[in-house]
Amino acid sequence: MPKPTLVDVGREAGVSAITVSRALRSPEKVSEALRAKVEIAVKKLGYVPNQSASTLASNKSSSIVVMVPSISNNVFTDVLGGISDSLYGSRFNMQIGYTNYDSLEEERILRSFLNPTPSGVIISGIEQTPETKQMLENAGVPVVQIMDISEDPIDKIVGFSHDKAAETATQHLIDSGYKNIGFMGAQMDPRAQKRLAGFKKAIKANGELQEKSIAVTNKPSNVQLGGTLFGKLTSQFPECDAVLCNNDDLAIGVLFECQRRGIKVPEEFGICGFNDLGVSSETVPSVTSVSTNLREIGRLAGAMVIGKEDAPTDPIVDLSYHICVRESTRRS
Amino acid sequence: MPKPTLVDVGREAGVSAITVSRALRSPEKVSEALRAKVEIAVKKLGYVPNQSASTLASNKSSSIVVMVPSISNNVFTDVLGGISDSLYGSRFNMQIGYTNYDSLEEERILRSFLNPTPSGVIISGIEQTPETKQMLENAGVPVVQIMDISEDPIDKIVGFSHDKAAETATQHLIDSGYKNIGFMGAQMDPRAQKRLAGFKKAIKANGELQEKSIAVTNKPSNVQLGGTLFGKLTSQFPECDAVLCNNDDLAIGVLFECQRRGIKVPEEFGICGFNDLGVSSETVPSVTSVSTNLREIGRLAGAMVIGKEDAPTDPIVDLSYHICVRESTRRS
DNA sequence: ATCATAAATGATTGCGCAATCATTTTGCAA
DNA sequence: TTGCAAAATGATTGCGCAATCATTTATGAT
Repeated sequence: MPKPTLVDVGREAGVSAITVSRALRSPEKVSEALRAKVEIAVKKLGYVPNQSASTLASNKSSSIVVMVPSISNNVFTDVLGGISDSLYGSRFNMQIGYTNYDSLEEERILRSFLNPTPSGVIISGIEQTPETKQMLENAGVPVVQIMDISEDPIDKIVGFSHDKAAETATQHLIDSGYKNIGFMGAQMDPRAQKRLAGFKKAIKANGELQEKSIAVTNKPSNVQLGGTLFGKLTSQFPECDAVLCNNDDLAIGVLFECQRRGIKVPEEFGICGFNDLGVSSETVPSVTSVSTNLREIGRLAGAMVIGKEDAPTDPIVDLSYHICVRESTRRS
Repeated sequence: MPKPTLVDVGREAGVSAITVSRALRSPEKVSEALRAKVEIAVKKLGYVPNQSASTLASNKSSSIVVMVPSISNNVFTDVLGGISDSLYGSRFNMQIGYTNYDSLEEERILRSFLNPTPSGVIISGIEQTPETKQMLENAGVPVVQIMDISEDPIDKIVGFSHDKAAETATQHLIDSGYKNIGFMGAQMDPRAQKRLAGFKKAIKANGELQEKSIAVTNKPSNVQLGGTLFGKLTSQFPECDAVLCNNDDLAIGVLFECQRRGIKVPEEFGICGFNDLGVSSETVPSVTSVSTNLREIGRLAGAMVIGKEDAPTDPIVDLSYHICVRESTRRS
């Protein structure tokens, strides 16, 4: 038996197809009695709307397109979780695109996701290609950039300043009495570059920046890599006594490497992570990190893109950050 | 300017719309010259196919529906990564549904995702409702169950036996000389229940099972909870000298809690995790875990559902597991 | 009762594409 | 050349729904 359509439901309920459509989409526009009849018919036939037909007829899909660089990065799973929370129970569904940290891939995917026009777009970062920005502006739907902050968003933006966050974190290490602070980064995407810039700024404000104090790689971030980069950093910069890590994965990897080498944290070496991914607070010693409200970024972006009543009215939302000071930098 | 359609491309290229459609969908059926003309016209107009129209006309979408319990569980992000790898570059895209560990929610979501019919379905576990199974059988497309194993899949299945894995892991703890072994579990979904069953079986085979050796909760698994459950377990079962954890998160939480309490691992307490999520190998001491090929499960499921040439021919694929013995259980 | 107005419901049409069947062109053996 | 199959291309139609406009029915003031 073929899947029932609106016509079938209409026949069952003794009304026209378009009336059924209305009863389902805007129940306030039909009479109570009709709605009840339609509801019964829908249940009886097991009717499920055909999204494609609806999208084609209205030229508007009920998808919220979400563009993120990667699925395996905990940072983005947190954000996606927030968006998912926000959309739950609404009539919108998420369509996720993975750009693999590649702007052209992003443009390509987005182009296909924009036909037909979705109900909204959430996109990571502010470094889209000019073509991508143009496409998004022309789409005529809410666009929320996330993870970063800008005075001049495509439409709306929720995030925080990565360079300021890193600058503050670096200053915290300086204030904690560390003298030779290094920076360690993996997956050096534009936001990671900004964190590095913030680090450099803080160091320069307090003395001289040494190139050897920086160890970065474009490989994906993970705990093991933290240990590896620690080895690289301490061999090129032996006097190093603290490190700001681009991500908590690395920070935790550094902690474990210190434990393996018998280096005392925080006495001999200070560690500060980034994003406060949940494990940092549990390690022994616990690891200082920059908490960045990832889930909240997702939640707000979701609310803003579908125009929830509790969404912020300002198109620019700076969620800021705060340094969770823990044992790994508590020297005294 | 409105988005170009096949008709527009056809006009530009001097051919009919249907010919353009063919040139794009099955280029081997049209002449070389035509294909080139169409390609130029497509580029010039920036034509992007309208998925909805295509789906409606052919009554078949190019989506692969993937049903997973949760996005925030690392286990599933690994699996999703594998599926994503497998589908990359193909004409298929992923449509992800989050069931929140609820069979009825799963049924509801799936019902809406099956209209129009997708190109295939990947679904976690084997505990679908009868209605869900019926729907999937009727869909007439490849269905791959993942994460578990069964003699009687809906269509195909890729996974491993959770009870055997847990049984083997428990036996490993026994063989390592631990005498009072506990079990610790969070997010007690059906597969977690099977792991618990495997634990019980191994314990009973070597002596008597004590109810107090089990500490479980339905809360989502995380590192902090590992510490909490360790507290619960050791207070109800003080002679406990080793634990099998339902998930690596918990195992790592236990390790940290032992460090906080000054309990020596593995001498005084043995720890075995599950799923080998990547951090276990890096901690000090490193944590023994049951490696479960999560990414490979996803990769194979993707290959099987779209019928890649490198997909296994057998509909039942048992990927098994292996115990990664590390320092946390290496007593001697 | 009458009429004006609003509310409720219906008929028609087209969204962009692919399935189906029809037609034209090409290739090539006799 | 002729003929005929195969390849290439085209015309028509309908997928299921919602936008638009048309019609019917209910409501309520006079």
